[in-house]
Amino acid sequence: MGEKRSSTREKILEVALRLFSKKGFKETTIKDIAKEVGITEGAIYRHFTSKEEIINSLLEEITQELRQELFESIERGESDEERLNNIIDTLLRYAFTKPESFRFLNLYHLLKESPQVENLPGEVILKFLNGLYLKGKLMVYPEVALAVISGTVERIFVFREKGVLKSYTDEEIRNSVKEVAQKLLKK
Amino acid sequence: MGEKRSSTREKILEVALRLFSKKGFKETTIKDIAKEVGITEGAIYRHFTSKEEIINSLLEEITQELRQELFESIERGESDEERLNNIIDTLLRYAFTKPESFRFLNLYHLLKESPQVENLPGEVILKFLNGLYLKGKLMVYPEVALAVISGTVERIFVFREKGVLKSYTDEEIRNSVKEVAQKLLKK
Amino acid sequence: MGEKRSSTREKILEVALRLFSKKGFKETTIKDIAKEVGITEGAIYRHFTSKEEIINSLLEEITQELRQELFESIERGESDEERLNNIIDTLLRYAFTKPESFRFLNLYHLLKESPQVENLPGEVILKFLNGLYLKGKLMVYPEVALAVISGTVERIFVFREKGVLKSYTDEEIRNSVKEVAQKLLKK
Amino acid sequence: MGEKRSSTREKILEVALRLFSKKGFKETTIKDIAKEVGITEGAIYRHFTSKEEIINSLLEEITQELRQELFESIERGESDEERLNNIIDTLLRYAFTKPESFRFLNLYHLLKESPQVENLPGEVILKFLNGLYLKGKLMVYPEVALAVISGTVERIFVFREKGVLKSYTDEEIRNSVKEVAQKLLKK
DNA sequence: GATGAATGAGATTTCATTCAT
DNA sequence: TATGAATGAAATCTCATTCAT
Repeated sequence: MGEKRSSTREKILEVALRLFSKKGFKETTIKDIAKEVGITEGAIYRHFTSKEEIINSLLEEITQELRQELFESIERGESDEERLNNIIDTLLRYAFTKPESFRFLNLYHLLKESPQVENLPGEVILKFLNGLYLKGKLMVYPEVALAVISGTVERIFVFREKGVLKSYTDEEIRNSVKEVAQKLLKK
Repeated sequence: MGEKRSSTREKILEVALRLFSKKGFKETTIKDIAKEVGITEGAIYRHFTSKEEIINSLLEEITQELRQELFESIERGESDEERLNNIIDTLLRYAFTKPESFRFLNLYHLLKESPQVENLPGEVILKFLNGLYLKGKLMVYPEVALAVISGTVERIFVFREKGVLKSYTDEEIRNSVKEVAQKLLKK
Repeated sequence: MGEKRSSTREKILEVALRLFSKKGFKETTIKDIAKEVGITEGAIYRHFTSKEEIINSLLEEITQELRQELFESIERGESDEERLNNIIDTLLRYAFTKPESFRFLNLYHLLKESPQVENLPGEVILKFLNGLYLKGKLMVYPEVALAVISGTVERIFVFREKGVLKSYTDEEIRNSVKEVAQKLLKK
Repeated sequence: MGEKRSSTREKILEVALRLFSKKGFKETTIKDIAKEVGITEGAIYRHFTSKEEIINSLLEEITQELRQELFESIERGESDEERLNNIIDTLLRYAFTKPESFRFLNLYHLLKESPQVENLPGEVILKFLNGLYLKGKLMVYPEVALAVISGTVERIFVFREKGVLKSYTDEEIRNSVKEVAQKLLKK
């Protein structure tokens, strides 16, 4: 999502992501998107069959991207402690560097009944947590641990956007959250 | 919010809360509300000047209610550990018994730029956490602790609604979360 | 229209006149009127069967009042010159002292296809002008003379309300118009 | 305003002018306009952002047109007498050949607090009258003279539409009014 | 007479989507 | 591919009028 998009299709997704995450799905109109892309409404429908399809494309793209980053960050870890830290690190870095994508995910999952996409990022984390649980290394049920991790990250993101955390550096925030996360592990 | 509402105004609020929390603000129309209340659209406007006013009334009512419960639960605690547990308990019980109100709050704060109401429930908790922090009893920054608490509770709520937590009893869930929360305290 | 109105009916007419002349017919709602009178919408319908009836009552009342004043002012005159001056004087005094009534008449006649009332004030003037014309004392056709008189008075009223005439006293204005009117007479 | 309009935008203005001048602003709905143009309501909004914008476009167009004609008719005159006659002639010809435009102006200025347009036609006339007044050639204050001229023309227009003047030809009417107007000049 | 809730019709406006060019 | 006009459905809100109390 970071690279320059070349084709019109990519530009539409780029603009749509920005607008959806800023204003919401209903509040963002096809015309809004078209105008910012520099084309007309009708042209959008050359690239997507409906507004819903734009949303779903974004969901898929972002989901896949975050999933992949999480997967790799877990792979990279050499101990469970490190893997857990890597998860927190990845989530928060993603939220801080790609706030639009992160907000999109939050919006989508809060508003839509059931996501039109499989293999959510959370599942990657849950798989890791299930492993820990079976090894007896997790202080709480894996689903609860996932709630702690993903809920905390989401709320940290929101607080940071609202300026609630402006006294702390991003590094301090990340370390703080990691410290909490480590408490989920049994020693 | 639990008792039967008598007047039309109360019925409108009751129905609106249910629909807003199920479908979202934009997706819920005045006609939807009117139909469920059993009156016509125009009649709604005898009780509220706009859809926005319905939303704000609900926000105020729910905010005030949860705030009050939190406040009392903290007052009731005889030690910091107990107070923290009481907060978790109150939040989760509220979420589980008044899911519509709880979801309304989440929706509202994710979708609206700035809430049209003061004294958010979170502030009550933050005040308590700030106290702990000054006493050197908090493991992380108070705002981070708040993110952990409120984020976790919100995610627990969502998971539970989706059936992710159906293997566990509500009591098990609450105890699990309390256990995590206690880790925020320095011994 | 000047005296204190006692009954509710009179109060309704009084308020309606003020609001209609300030905001127009469509723009003034039954609720607006009721609120200023100090009763509720439903109560209005005890006194009038419809909004239209309020308008027609006012039209009749005002028409009759102005007609009567014009009639008497003509009767009072001892020469045609004086009678003509009396007409101008009456029209302008009426417009200046009862601007709401005067504006109501203008609004009504511009907006409604055909007035729901007979014996317009203009007819009293026209009868006088016809008399002059038959005596060969009128410089132009009587209908044209009526247009000059009533059109000028109306425009003077509008200009005065807009502040265009604020450099002149009401007396100066009246004398000016009389001077013009006298030119309609052949010497 | 006379030529055939080609584009939809022009057709909307044309129809709107006719309906507004016949029924008034509030009484004419977007649906009415759309129906006569032969499109749907929504289509109107591709050409104008609001009903108000249609009204303002018409006001601007008509104001500018009449202003221009007045300006040129004054320029054309070779004496003050001729210039004054030209003004009357222009106003009455405009009113008689473009009754919808003329009625629109009257309606607009009676109903709207302050016009959303500058350089009203009356200002062109007033400037001329001010010149006469400074030269000592005007029998009355220039604003009063303007009231006589514009009020008379407006009322002549209304009377003619109502059939009150049907015994006279348009030429007779124009000459009659010119004769009256000349009396405003000092000899 | 009065209240005030409710109706029902209609007004303005919005917008995803289609379609002729 | 792209344009941009148009559709058609729906949403919010308004308001004269009615009616049970």
